[in-house]
Amino acid sequence: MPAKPRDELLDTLRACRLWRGATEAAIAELARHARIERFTRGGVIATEGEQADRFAVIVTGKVKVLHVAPDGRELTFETLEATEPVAAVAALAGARQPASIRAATDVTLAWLPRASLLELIESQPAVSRAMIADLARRVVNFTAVATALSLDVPSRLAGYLFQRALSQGVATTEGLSVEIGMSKTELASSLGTVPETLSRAFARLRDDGVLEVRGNEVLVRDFSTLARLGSGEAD
Amino acid sequence: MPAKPRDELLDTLRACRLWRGATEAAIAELARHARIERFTRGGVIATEGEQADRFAVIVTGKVKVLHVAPDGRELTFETLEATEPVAAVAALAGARQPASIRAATDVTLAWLPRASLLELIESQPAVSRAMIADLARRVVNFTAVATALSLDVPSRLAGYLFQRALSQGVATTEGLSVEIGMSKTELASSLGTVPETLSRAFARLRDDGVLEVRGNEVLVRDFSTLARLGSGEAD
DNA sequence: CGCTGTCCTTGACCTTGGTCAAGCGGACCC
DNA sequence: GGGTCCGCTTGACCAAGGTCAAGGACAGCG
Repeated sequence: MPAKPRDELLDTLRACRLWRGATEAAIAELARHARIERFTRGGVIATEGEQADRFAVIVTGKVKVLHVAPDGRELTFETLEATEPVAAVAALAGARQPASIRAATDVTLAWLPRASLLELIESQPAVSRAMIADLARRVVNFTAVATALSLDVPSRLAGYLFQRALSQGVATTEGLSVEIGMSKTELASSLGTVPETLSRAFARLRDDGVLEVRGNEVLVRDFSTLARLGSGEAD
Repeated sequence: MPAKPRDELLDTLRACRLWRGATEAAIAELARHARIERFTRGGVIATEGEQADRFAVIVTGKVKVLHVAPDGRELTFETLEATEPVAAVAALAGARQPASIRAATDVTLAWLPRASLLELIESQPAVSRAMIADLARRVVNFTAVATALSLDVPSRLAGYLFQRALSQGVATTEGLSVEIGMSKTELASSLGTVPETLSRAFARLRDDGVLEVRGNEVLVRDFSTLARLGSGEAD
């Protein structure tokens, strides 16, 4: 049984890491300016290049931040979940959207005007600190994305699986098991490639004895090789 | 005739955009913790992966921020000049260096401890604002770098020349003239490729009638095609 | 039950771009 | 003058990976 919409909105805003440390009054003030909008799976939330005069917080569902290349291929930068901010960086910078945003599932968003964010920064010093830390982390992350693109696809896959093994890996009687957290088609897009090539990369790692593939679960056979490939050393 | 070292340091710190709006006292406090270090061209200032417990401001010279791929190829993310902060993002995030940093010319740096930066944020609200704006801009920029890597080399070159034409282009009797601001080898690295491929990309654009190459100067013949290619539309 | 759609895999092909090697012009230096 | 770097260009080659087409596995559905 879901909470009343108003409470759900307040809970979501309270949980958003962007203004961790803000007072309850400031959160309530934010909520007063929020406008709820729903999207169905695949819906276009924002398009690369449009002016960012507002941003959103995810109330329910997931969204993807992606770049659509001229030939239609897609590169997914990140997938965001409930309580995470959407398009906030562009709003802060007063810039155009550097990437497109689409609903990865059915989604409920709380739109907030850019001005609310700026006011919050002015009035709440703690918010500035949280925001600086968050932004700095994102810059570091994007650098990592860019450097990963200089590796070949099997290495990028190894890197993903390695990170995933660290955070989600489960030791079983058969070895270290890792669930890839999305469909392989989506994973391909996150890694900046297409399903066919991803499939070959899996086959390559399997044939080299690094792992075993079982549907959406991977058994890691040779963890150190996975780590070595993933951190960019040649094979 | 150069200013006395102490004055030069203060002038540099005052001009750094990261803490625009800070009081003179705060700047002087920063200067007290600064440690000057000199590097000759090519010197290694920081290496990818090392802990970032300090950052620097460039007093004189230029530095390059780059990623060295396992096979030795280099991708230059950005070239920084006097008064610009170096490695500040990693220091803010408390992260490891996401990229390597090298002296592009002979360089004088003023190293500052990470703690000084954090104190500055605490004590000077204006600094927080400047820093948030700066970081947000960088996130947007890095997104652009990542999306550019999904284009082919001629398009990336067209994009660079288009931006450069907007900011530095000079109308002459022969047409719009653009100086490429670095050696072609360096440009190749900035575009994530090698000199041979860059040379072919120039040849391609020349043969298609888009531009004329004269050493380090380029005459733009077909500005709209340059813009179209550079913004990612297929040719 | 088969039909259809979706996701994944595999094989054949071809484009992009990196590598290697050679050559060329300019700058600097005996 | 003649080296000899160094930056740039060009040609020949090759590997990575994207495209296209075909087929398999599996779910949902009439």
